[in-house]
Amino acid sequence: MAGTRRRIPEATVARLPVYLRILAERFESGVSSMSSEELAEFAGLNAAKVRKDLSYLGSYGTRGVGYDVEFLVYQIRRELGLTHDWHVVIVGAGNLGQALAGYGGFGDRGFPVGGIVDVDPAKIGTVVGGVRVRHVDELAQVVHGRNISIGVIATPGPAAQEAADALVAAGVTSLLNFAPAVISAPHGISVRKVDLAVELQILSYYEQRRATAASNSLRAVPGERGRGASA
Amino acid sequence: MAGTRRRIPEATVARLPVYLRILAERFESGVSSMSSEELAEFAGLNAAKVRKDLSYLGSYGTRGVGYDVEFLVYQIRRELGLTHDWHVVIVGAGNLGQALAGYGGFGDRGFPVGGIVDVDPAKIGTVVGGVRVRHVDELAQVVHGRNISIGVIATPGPAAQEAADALVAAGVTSLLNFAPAVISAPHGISVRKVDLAVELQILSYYEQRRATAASNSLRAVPGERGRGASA
DNA sequence: GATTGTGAAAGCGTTCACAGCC
DNA sequence: GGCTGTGAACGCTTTCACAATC
Repeated sequence: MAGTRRRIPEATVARLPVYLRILAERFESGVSSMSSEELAEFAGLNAAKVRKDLSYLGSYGTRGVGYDVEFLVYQIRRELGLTHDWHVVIVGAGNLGQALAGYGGFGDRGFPVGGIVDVDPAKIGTVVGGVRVRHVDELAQVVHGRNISIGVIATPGPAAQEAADALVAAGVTSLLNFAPAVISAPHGISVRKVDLAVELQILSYYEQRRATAASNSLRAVPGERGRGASA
Repeated sequence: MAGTRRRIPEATVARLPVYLRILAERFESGVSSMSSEELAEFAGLNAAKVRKDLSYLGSYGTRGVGYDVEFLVYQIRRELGLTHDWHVVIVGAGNLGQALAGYGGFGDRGFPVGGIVDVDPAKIGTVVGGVRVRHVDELAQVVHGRNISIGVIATPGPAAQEAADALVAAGVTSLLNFAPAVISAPHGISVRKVDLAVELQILSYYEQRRATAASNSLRAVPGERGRGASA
């Protein structure tokens, strides 16, 4: 009971955290009920999409009324597996790794840093974001000690695949890759990638496009958007 | 001439930076020609997708041979508007802003930090990543002084919309939002969002799913993947 | 009267498969 | 013979529109 949910589309899974943040915030503000229309407004989406997304969780709304905020928060948390904290281990204690560990955003949102490892002897033993850097050879120990299933790759690009392999060997089953490199992992391991430079390059494309469009004619810029917009 | 390209699908635009990084790296390694098959291998994609993506740039391949690496690097750079550096301005000099400024990844990849601003008087004047923090009231000056069109939002969530408004008012036309909040911007402004916690929550979903699937039955876990995989 | 939940339609993006070219 | 470029098929996602329900 409860575990045998029907599969939720990936696009929907990616939006659930957004709904969760909004609903939790509104609940803190004393709001107890919201319609798909309101939620859509806050999320920068349209109401139909919100309703379809929420319908994958079950029929938790009330027609004519809307959704109970507290109940929905609970349901989304449960569906996302956020009923407990998930410790993460960071591989790479360079600029990026230090930045990620130092930035409190992980722990605050239920993903405390359970360990940081590096290969550089000069970094071993230093403390970053309150956590002592250990040698990458101790990765399996760190992973088992804290029961960690999520690894964060914050190495330089060329070392990323090695880091991924080490994480998988240590027993991690999800990878969040910040290194500028494509990594491969065995089937069954979840991999997600965040590349700051790629995001900027995408923005550059639209900037460049705007610029050439403007210099080629005096007509208005055609309707484009990186993602999300309105006002 | 050259500006009137046909529109490139967003999904393709998001992959061009990946091809570019791989091609540039292979070129450095002395490789002068690559097939769609090889490029796909490096990018963790399939050859058909690579060919379709590249076909939006023009017919730059040679049948029976492949693509000229140097030429393709040049074409992708040009299409993405990476023929010159784009200075960015960071709003928010807290943990996240400092981390982003300190992490050299922006400047290295053609997006030097042209300024950082904050509202907190205690932070004004401090130097982060080699750049002096200025007051947010000087935003327009910073933007015009360096001819900046990309703004990076690194404020706490509640201040993100205000930051976006200030950036747009100062003349910025692209926004990269790291704050955990949905922001809205006038039509014609490109907005992209990176939320570290959201990425982790998505991984959490698949972890949780794996866990309940395993405890509910002894059958193998059905084929799921966060994104990318193989090997 | 208001708002959900959902089939059906429309729109995008991916993959196939092969003609066209080197 | 090998590899690109692309129309056509497929599948996933979004949007529409309305019956069901409070």
